[in-house]
Amino acid sequence: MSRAERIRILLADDHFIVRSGLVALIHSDPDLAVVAQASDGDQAVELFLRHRPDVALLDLRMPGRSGNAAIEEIRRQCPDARILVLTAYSGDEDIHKALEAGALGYVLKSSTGDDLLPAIRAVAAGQRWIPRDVATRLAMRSAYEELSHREIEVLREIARGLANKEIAHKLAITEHTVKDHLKSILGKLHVSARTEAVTAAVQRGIIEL
Amino acid sequence: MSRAERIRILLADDHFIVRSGLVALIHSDPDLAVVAQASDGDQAVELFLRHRPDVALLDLRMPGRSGNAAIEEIRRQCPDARILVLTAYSGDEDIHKALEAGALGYVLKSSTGDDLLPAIRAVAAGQRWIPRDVATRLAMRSAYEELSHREIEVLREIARGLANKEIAHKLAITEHTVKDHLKSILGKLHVSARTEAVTAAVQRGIIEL
DNA sequence: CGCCGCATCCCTCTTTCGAGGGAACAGACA
DNA sequence: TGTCTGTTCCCTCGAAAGAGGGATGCGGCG
Repeated sequence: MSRAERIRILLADDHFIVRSGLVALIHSDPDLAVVAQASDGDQAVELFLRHRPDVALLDLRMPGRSGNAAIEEIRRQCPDARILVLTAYSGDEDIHKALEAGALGYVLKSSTGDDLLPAIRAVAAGQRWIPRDVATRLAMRSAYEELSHREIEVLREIARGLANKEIAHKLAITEHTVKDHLKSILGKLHVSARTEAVTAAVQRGIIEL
Repeated sequence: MSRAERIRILLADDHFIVRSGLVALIHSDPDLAVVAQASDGDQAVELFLRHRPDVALLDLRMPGRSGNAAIEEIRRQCPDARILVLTAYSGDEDIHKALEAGALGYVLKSSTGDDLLPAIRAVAAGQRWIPRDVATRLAMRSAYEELSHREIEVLREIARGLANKEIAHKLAITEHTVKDHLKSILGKLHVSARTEAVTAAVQRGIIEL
């Protein structure tokens, strides 16, 4: 990419209004140009591969294929892809997963142009861009152990209000095992009751309702 | 308001990007003009009273005074105020409260210009504007009894993971009473376990995490 | 005035939770 | 190879939850 050329941007957000705002904001800078817009994850992947933009600006919460799945797919097909995540804050889990999947930067939807435009330029240049407060929160996050797949599965059923016995039946394991998973969950999340485990997990973005 | 004059609009949303999108969208229609922008509830009230716009376009989720509180205050000081709520869907409780507080219309943030501009015109003309699917959901909602103030208070503590005994101590009532409230909560929400009560209440917007 | 909803209190009873142990086996990893 | 983690199973036991009753004041509303 030559310095003289404009930075070509792909937008992906399911809200038309947000896309409009981004277009207005980005076009206020003559060095930047929006070359494509997607309204869901699948479209984002497709348009990325077709246009090969310098930066992809992705929301994580989208219908169809989630933002994170889209990031993984794009990076799989195009390992050099430069992706900047733009989303409303909703727990650290999503952010962490997005960065793990290969996103280079992260900005909050509450950002103004003064925050967003430098982030776009930085990511277009291949640099990382993480706001300081987000970076520190992610560092703190590592204090919590990650839940295993099975534990998350159990937690999801707990959130739905099922008793241990019902969960046991549904997952085809004994009630004892369900209790053991619950013990692990409570320990890892540093909580003492199943209800608290659910709210803590929702707040951290581990499960959704 | 004369028909020949432009419809004067107040925007209130905490996301700069969303405000930009709305401005771009609204200015694409020569009959509409944004006369003021607020980024929180208090500012929305202040700017409404100063500019007396024909329509106020408010988000419900805002820092400081909530969108609903802002609606109430505006309607208290100016009963003719025409307010259109624009928000991401997050349970029916907020929508219901907003309409009760005096909002004339409601549109989802996922709307396109084709949905939003007619809504603005309708509300500016003093007409109600509720999408059909929202209206039917609100009608269904009445099948659920409303929780009393005390019950919501108890439910909030349950969500935080407190045991009945702890809740009793915190609210200065006996554990028996807590259980009685819980019984009412379970009955009204049509659920059978405290954990399920929490998730159901969160989904309906009765409590937040 | 009586009725109803709310909040408060009390009881018993069975089931479920959650903490405390121990143990087996598979796969990953050094 | 040994070790570690995840998953599964097992046990006991006290505390908590939830269903079932009944009862008292207090306020609003017809």
